[in-house]
Amino acid sequence: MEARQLLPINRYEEQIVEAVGKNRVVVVIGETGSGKTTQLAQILHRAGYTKDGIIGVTQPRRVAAVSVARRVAWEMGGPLGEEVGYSIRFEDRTSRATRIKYLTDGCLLRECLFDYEFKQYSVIILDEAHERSLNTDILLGLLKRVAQNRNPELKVIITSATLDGQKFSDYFYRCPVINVPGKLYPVQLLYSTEVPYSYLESAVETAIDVHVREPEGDILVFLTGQDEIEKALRMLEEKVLMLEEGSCLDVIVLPLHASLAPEVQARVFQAAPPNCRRIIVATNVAETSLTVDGVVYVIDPGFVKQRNYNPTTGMDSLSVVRISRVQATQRAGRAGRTRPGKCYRLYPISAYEEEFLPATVPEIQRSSLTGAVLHLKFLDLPNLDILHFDFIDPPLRESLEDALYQLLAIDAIGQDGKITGLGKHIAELPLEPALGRTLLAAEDLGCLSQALTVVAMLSSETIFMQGSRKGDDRKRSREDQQLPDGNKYGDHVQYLQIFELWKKNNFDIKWCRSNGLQIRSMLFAKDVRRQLALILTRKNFEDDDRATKKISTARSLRKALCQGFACRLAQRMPKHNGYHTVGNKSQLVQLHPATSPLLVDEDGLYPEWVLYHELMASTRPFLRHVCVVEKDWVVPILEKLQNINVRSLSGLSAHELQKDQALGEDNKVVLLKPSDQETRLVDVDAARARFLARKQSKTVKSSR
DNA sequence: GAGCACTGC
Repeated sequence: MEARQLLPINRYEEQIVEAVGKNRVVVVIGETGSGKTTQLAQILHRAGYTKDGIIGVTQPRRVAAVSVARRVAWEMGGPLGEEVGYSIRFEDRTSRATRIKYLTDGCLLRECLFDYEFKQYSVIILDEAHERSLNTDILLGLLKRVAQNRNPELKVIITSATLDGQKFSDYFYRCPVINVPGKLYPVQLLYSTEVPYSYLESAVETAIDVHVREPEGDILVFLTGQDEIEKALRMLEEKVLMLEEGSCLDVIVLPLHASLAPEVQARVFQAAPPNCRRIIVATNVAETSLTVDGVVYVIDPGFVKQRNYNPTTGMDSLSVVRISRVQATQRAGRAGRTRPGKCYRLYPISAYEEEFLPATVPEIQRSSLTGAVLHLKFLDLPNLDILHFDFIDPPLRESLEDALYQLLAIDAIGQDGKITGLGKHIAELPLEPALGRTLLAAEDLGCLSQALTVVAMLSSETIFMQGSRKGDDRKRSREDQQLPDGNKYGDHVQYLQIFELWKKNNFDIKWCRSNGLQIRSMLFAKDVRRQLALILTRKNFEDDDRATKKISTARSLRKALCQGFACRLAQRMPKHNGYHTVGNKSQLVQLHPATSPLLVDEDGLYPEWVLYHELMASTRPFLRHVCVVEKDWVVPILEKLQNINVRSLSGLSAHELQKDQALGEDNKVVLLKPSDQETRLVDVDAARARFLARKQSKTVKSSR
């Protein structure tokens, strides 16, 4: 009770209740520490909004939904799951008594498939809308329609942490905006005078400098990826050893990124021992998802690794790009949570003002929209024209067309643009449409059990621990050796075999550990599989134990995958280059473990001309640098490429590429992975030399 | 000589 009174938002209770009473949509801007996430729902609950419906509060992340629900249940003095509950994938802790429900935005989106007017809700609060997740953006569009036409009783509240409130207000016909001040301490911004030659080195030097000169308080360094973090850790440790003993505080250097094992991550949440300073080197997780306490100094090189989707090729790319001004502000704010702090920006203020984008490009403008479009089609909204749907930031037209095209290719929509029966079935599955289509095809082909396993494994992040990746026999660790390799049928069959083997070992966690498998990912895959099996068959498929080494199963599996990825195959088959004559789509199989597709022929080989077209298609608009996987056939392809500056990328990390003058703003790096064998960056020049040498020796031999 | 930021159904 006491805690509640202290929160800034409670001083605005009357104003909020009044605004919500008079308007269908209200925007609430509340900085960190304002209490909006825990208090808004309670305020409206007290104002009587839970009498004829429930209050739904969306969160972009599962952990947030759970922890906030727990907190609010405690504040309201009841057990979790009754008056206050939460709902996330795999876990629904709500009951008939629930009046306030915290849920992930993805969960609300899924609910609306079956209740597109949000009838059970009297209020929907879209929290953290400034993060602009794909799901939030779609919900914004849907809620705008619903609040306007269908359900005038529904109240919608959008909350945002930045001054982006005006944009949301404008979108909702200039609805009122309520500003709630936060509880952040001032953060002093310090800019570099020039762009550093290497932001990594500069970050390390700055960290040491701060450590030596500044009073106690932890240091948070933002870098772009695991690789960089590890490099920085090594450099930091070296430099720390060189410091004179007793001249300054002790120091602990810690990494923080999402693929770290949970127990390693946990170290970041333990406070530093007395007389000791922590230097935490983190990716973007520390910007939004995880809050590290005790940070007083932030070092911000101004870069982030961002995923981009290219609708003309259907390919994803990851690239290191400048952060936006909003992100820079967010990062700096991390220094002012416990007391006044400092943020060292490793770029000049002129760069910040002139070169940084004001806000991050929203996810909806850099992802595949296949799933989103199918979702909207499923709702069967009257007068819905996808190409003119009222998004707050409309995606590229190409991206929408790409989505429609792909849906057409997997028979999810018909020529008339309407969703088909198959499409409805696909939409009900919590998967990207290609994988959903694969499952339905597998059902027909009699390999559903196997496909369920493969799809579940594909939905999980990589199952291999760092450093123990499969495929490379030369350096496969001893424990690893027992793991199946897919019998040359590629990753999918390998995943299947590994899962089956795990099952034979009674899903033993220790078995995963001793085989170098990520326990988290394996358990997740098992959960996903169970869920999918329930949706598809209302049966638990765990007992189905068909032989998986049979070639026929492998064949039908690949056929099923083919059906699912037909879109991408078809899409990137130009009509008059002879490509179509190579075979119908069942002869080409997509074998990539992640979502980016690559093509493989019947023998699991990757035809040169396919790669050629891949590269041409993907690079035409913007690429000058290409990362390739080492394969002998790469070299002749590279030689054929024109207007592409292929150079050695071996051993260069992202930041080194970035500092290289040749890699300008419009350059992107694409990592191609044929996925059946080794995956790595390659020194193109060396590969070329090796290839030519081998070719020469071969011709010599054959001529003898 | 070896990776892939971060979410979510």
